[in-house]
Amino acid sequence: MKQGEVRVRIAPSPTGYFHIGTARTALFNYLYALKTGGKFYLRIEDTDKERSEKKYEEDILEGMKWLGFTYEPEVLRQSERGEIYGKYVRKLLEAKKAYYCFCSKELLDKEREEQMAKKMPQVYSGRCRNLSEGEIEEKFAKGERAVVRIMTPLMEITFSDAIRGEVKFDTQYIGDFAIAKNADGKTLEALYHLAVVIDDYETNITLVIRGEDHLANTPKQILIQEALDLPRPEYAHLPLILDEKRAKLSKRFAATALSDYRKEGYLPEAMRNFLTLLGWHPVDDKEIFTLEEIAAEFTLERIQKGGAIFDGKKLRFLNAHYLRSKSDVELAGLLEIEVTEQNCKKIAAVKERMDTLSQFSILTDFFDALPEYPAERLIWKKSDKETTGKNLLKISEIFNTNNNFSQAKMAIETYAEEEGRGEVLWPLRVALSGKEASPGPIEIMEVLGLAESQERVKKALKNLGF
RNA sequence: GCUCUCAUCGUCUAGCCCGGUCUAGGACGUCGCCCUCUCACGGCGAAAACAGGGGUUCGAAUCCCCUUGAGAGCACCA
Repeated sequence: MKQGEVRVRIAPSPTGYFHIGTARTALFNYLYALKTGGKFYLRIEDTDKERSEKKYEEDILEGMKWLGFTYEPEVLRQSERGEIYGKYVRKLLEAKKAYYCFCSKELLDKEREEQMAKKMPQVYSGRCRNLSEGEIEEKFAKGERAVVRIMTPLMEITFSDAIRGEVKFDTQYIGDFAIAKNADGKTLEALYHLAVVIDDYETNITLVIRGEDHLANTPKQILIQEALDLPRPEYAHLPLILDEKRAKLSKRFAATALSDYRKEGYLPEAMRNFLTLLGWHPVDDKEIFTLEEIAAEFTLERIQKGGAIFDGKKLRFLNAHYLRSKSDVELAGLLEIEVTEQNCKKIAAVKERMDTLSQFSILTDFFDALPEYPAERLIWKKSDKETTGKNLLKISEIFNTNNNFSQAKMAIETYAEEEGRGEVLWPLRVALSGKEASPGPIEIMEVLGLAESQERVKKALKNLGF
């Protein structure tokens, strides 16, 4: 490792779809790597075999790609590193810095309840600390399984967090926590804290940027580092993303999955911009920026300490903004529709009216099929049935006598100026769209073509009784 | 319950470290006006916050303490 080289990582566990909070943690890590010229790693934390699933891992990979976060090609999977973890656990066991514990889950639960009742901190009693070699052998021989606990010395652990400053923990409130499970004397399965420490060490991670929910985990991981005589990385704990009730956004809710936003038609640039603003702010009042612009200015110091409520309205605003900045051809690609002249005209007509891609079909449905609508809708608020009919008749006549679009357009515009724009344009627009709200009539005509437009105007006249 | 963390408009936040320039700035949202055939876009404008109480100081959103509130962690999950 080069001296002073920055190495950060994102370490999601594939026990659910790529969470919006994980995406933001990834973003801040990525931003930091970009800013410092450091390396960004992805690590899959799938030590929990029961809950980890391949489809979730794939979702995470896809999400990273969608967001445009590139990472180093070496992706660690904890499920493949059991032997390495075992080596370290054994080292701890041999050094008497960790021990086997055979306490049953029931016993542990009971102890915890008692401690709770007595208003005591919930920590393991240390009962199995002094089990003799013989006793341990015997239990294993009988087929008993154990967990491995680290022997926690009584001390104060102080670490400096890049966002929160100095944080202190007293280890008496931590106790001997488990670092491995299912030990039968020969094999064992490493648990989260151990795996994290080992992996961060072996990949030379220099700065751990993660969610605030890990703040209280940090002293435990430091304890493992010290027992193993490993260097301590720096830490930066990000505030959490909250729901409207100010509780942590949970994976249990579908709307927290990044892929849901992608499916709904949000753009990655909008998502990145939004997630950045959720806890970080530049020096000036600028709020819309590219990844490169943010990275250039990004500093951990400007990260907010308090949790931020996820504001879907602002996300929509940002998305609408980015949607409008796209060209018609780009949008056709995003919408996965053919780049035809027709489609581009449709896109141009509704572009500034949609805030997610998924609205496109709703906004443009009337092009393909004129919806049923009440005849009264054709009458402008300041007008009446007679005038409306007269104007529609005139438009129909214009369609008959002009066989190219620009001629027809000019004739209609001239007529509208003479008769009053609302008197002409409103009924025409409703005749063409059937809707209260839609793009302008000329825009619609352009997509529909003269023949179809004439059809729809005739239909309107019929509905009105002309 | 124990431990830790946090606290400016409804929401995201600027300002706080280095007290006065803060009658507290911006953005989303809301409301109004303009533009306008409708909706949207765009433009202009309005309402809207320093959690409370004590200090320190000539002076506090900014520094200190307490209270209150909120959140997270306390697994043989990650």
